Amino acid sequence: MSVTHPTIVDVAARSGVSTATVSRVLSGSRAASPEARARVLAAAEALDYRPSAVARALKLRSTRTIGLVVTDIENPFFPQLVSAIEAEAVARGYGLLLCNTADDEAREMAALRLLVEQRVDGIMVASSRALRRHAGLLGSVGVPVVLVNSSGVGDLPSIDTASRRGARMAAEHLIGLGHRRLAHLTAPRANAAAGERLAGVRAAVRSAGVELVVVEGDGRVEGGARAAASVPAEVTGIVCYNDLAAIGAMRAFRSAGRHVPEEVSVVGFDDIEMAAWTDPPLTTIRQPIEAMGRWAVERLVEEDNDGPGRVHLEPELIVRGSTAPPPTR
Amino acid sequence: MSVTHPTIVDVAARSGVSTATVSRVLSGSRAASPEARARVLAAAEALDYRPSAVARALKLRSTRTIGLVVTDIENPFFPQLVSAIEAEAVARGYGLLLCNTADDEAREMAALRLLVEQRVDGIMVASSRALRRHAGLLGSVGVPVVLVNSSGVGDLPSIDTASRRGARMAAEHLIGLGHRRLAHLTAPRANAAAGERLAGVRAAVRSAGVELVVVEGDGRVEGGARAAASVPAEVTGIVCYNDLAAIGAMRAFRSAGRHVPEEVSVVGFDDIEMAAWTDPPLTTIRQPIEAMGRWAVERLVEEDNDGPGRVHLEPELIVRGSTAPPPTR
DNA sequence: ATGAAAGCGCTAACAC
DNA sequence: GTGTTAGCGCTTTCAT
Repeated sequence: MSVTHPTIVDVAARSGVSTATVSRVLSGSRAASPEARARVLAAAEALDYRPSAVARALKLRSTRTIGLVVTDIENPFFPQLVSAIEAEAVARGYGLLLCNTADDEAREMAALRLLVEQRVDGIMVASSRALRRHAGLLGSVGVPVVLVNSSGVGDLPSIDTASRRGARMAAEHLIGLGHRRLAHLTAPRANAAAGERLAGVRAAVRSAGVELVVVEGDGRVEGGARAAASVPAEVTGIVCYNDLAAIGAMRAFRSAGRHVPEEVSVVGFDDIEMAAWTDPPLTTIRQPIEAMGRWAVERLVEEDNDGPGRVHLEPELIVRGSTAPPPTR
Repeated sequence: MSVTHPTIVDVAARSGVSTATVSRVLSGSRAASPEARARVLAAAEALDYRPSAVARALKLRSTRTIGLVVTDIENPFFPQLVSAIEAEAVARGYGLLLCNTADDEAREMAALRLLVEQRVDGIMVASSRALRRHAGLLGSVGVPVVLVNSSGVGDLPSIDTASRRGARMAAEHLIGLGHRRLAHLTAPRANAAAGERLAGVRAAVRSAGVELVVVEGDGRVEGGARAAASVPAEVTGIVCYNDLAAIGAMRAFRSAGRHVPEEVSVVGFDDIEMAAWTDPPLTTIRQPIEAMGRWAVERLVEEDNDGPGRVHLEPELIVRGSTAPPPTR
């Protein structure tokens, strides 16, 4: 299993200096004489020396590793987020310890324990679910925590997209197109943003004085299809909790013989990559995933970041082919 | 940044025993007297003691961590694979250090260096690309390596799906349906399995005596759409390098006014989750992703696994709605 | 059954 | 500029 790597002692011996000098040269923490420097570098090179991050971590009391807890990595939204986080972490010299909890509370606890024992420098929780249950736990792990894509647990720092505004933009887009009977395909309350998005749609609908019917899916394709099937025929536009639900809704409409967008318009939320691949391509509200990832890493890594700090990023309307004016009767 | 956790010394002091006893009780490596045991447990509980995996790793020379290098985590095939790997790793008490390289060689080198310095117990490389370039490097990192979803680099252990057979099954499915003019939408040779899949299609076509035209995409949606657009009108069935390409092909056919499957049949490869969501749902060749992940972790983790060991898993034909008999003229 | 102590590989005083 | 050394938090002989 484990192989023996050369240690700093080996490098010191081979270059005829002390381990301290080797350490200094390699970390550049202090200047060394040119000769010493050269010999150390040569020896390290010759031995293919790789300093042990674990020994260093023990000494420095920092692993330069971030723990990332994802509640459902198979949901296509998260790989994009993970990718953004990973890139930023690596750029800053941090590693990423990944835990996927599949929305299972036991696995969540286990993940947290693992990360704490591994002495990660910080923990990021990326979830689409409300986390109230672990709020206490998360606050007391003894490691900095930041929430990504959800907000409002205890007073933990968090970043997400302004869901209400995004949903409102979606509904207003439809209303602007001339739709007067809308539906909102929401998700169970367990999904952190469901309430906000519903509120956003309601706000738009109310100030425009148009009709709204609300149906509930599950934030995934199947549930979206099921929920869309129960939308009354008079409805000409539907704003969905997320892109997955929207894809399900489009399928349902199509199999019911209702053309998108000629007869019904559909708007998603997230702008996951495949939103551009559907037929017709999906009009949706884009979440600034990259920015979310970057901010989260920065927040965790930078020393002088204290206090709660909740950030809401601005969503953006992406108009594609799934929305159009309502049919004229 | 780093907070101070209680150490084994604290637990020992609070329970009035030596650190050795605490260690033994907590790890269960040796029996201790019931009283000692109880006091240690109580103290650990009271202090919310979490043993430092980094100190333990330094002593034990094993981090119980696996490094996972993924070349493109945004490709929907990989999150499913990562999920399978993560589940198996965690079940065995291993953590997963994730590196996404975005197909960039420099990032690949950096990832390998990071993982070696972190002293992971093993490295898994999950790539759809042929890895010949790093073959040497991978063989000499001084850490066990296993390849997932690709094969044949040096004599490293690897696991993948029998691509040739899978592609052959796909073509034979079409031929069995009555198709006589087929196309294969391949991927650049850089993709490890492209050659095998092409060979599988060729084999089926040859022994059935039917026509084949080959077009090249890029293993993604856009490239698939582009390539499909150049397929001659006589072709009635196309087997694609992967599901993404197939999705692109379906889009291209639809915008060209050719109905799937009534006028053209399309077969994918992988059976990623969204293959079931397309319209029509995609007929495809399923890769046993779970089994791949499980085997890879097992191979890396189990002591007595030596020698190369290359495994090819059996693919499975999943018939959905994108294939049908060719139009009768 | 338990304790004392060495040591895993590194860094940072502290001396020179 | 460089070496000596203590110590990060564990596990594990080796004694007792």
